[in-house]
Amino acid sequence: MAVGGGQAGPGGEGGPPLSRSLVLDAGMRILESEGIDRLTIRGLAGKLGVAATAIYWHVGDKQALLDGLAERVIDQLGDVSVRGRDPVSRVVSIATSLRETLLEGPELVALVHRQGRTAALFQPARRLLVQELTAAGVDGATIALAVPAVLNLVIGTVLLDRQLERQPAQRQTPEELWLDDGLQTPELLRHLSRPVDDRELFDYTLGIVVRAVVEP
Amino acid sequence: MAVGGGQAGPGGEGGPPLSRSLVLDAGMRILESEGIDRLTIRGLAGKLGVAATAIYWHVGDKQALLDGLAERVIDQLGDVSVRGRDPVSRVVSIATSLRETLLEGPELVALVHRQGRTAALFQPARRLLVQELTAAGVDGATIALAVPAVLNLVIGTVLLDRQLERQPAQRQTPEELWLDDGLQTPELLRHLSRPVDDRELFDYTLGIVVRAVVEP
DNA sequence: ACCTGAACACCGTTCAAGT
DNA sequence: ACCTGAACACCGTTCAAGT
Repeated sequence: MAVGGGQAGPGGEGGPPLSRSLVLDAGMRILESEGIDRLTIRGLAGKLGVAATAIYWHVGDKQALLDGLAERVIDQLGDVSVRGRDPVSRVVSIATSLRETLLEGPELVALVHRQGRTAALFQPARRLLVQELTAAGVDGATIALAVPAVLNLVIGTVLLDRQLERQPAQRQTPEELWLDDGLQTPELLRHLSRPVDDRELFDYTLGIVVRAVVEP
Repeated sequence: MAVGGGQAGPGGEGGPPLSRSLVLDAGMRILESEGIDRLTIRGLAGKLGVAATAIYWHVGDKQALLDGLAERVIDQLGDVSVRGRDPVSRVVSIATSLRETLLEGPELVALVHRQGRTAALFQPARRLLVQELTAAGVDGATIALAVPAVLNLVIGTVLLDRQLERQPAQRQTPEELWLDDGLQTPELLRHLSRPVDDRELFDYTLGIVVRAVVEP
């Protein structure tokens, strides 16, 4: 029943021998393409041409697998860029680039969140924010509050964004939501009915917070 | 093998006949006490003294069960109170009371979020916020941005709070996190090392946003 | 050291069958 | 109308056994 090669590695495909790193690679691919619900030990093993128990040898049980994948996401998605000259626009650029990176892989962010590693994911951005606010002359007590405030903003909008994507369909039209209130003017109703642009909302709130911190 | 009563209802316990409402009641109890991972159709049926397939008759499959439970949470956790005289403190009180209600059942909030019903959960608060900001003379375009900004703040801090609870232990002490940066003063390091109080952080950010909206 | 196969204890779900 | 039991196709995990 054995394939001819003898040492040809698992699955008869002749690739390199299985390793923790290769298992995590394959897990990452499943995670991105099929989502976390479809990431199973057995399916992962199948894709690698190996018995399910081989996974246990290289990475441990499912919890350890998810931890390993979260660690990869942290290394891969944590990087942020800084642009601009004045402190306000530099801080804004950090938060914006972090948000955009995270929005590229909402499934990956959800995994990190589930594993309780969000703090680690944010650490590079946190460092940069502290650096910029220090350079801008903001005092320590304010920095200690302002940095998590900005990061909260990012995670909040990213998690909600993900939600809106999955929401299959509006159950009520925006107008219906407000109709029976009575006290709204037509002008207000018009504004409330237009769906809010997520990017615009983020920029709006971020601008308020950063300006309040840097230019008190 | 049958119990003596004949029409004594399922499970031989003699209670009222099974209904959709009773199934959801039991599901709610499991959800709050054991968490969403332990909420299974079979376990639920077992607790009701009934075959697993009976659940399907009354509420449908697992997706329908979770939807039904989310709807209950929305009805039960959506209510908010308004306090204070001036517009700023009234708006702040709405956001604060919503946050505190949600923090009482983080598992329940997580379920609503998973089912994509966060918007419905927030609807009562949204209504009140629009009402208060209108009374405060804020224009429609600003209201349309400010209301979701405040709600984003709430959901962001609630979801992160939940995260911190589950995080088993700090992997690094706060000091270690910053040690190799060099550019921090001891005073800044002291502020960064103290863990941020969630409530203080929320009040801080909320205050900034609400004041910027109401007193521009 | 690395991997397989069988086995166990769970899931959700369907369906024919009972009353 | 309401409920059961058996069955199917999945899970994660353990463990003895192979090379």
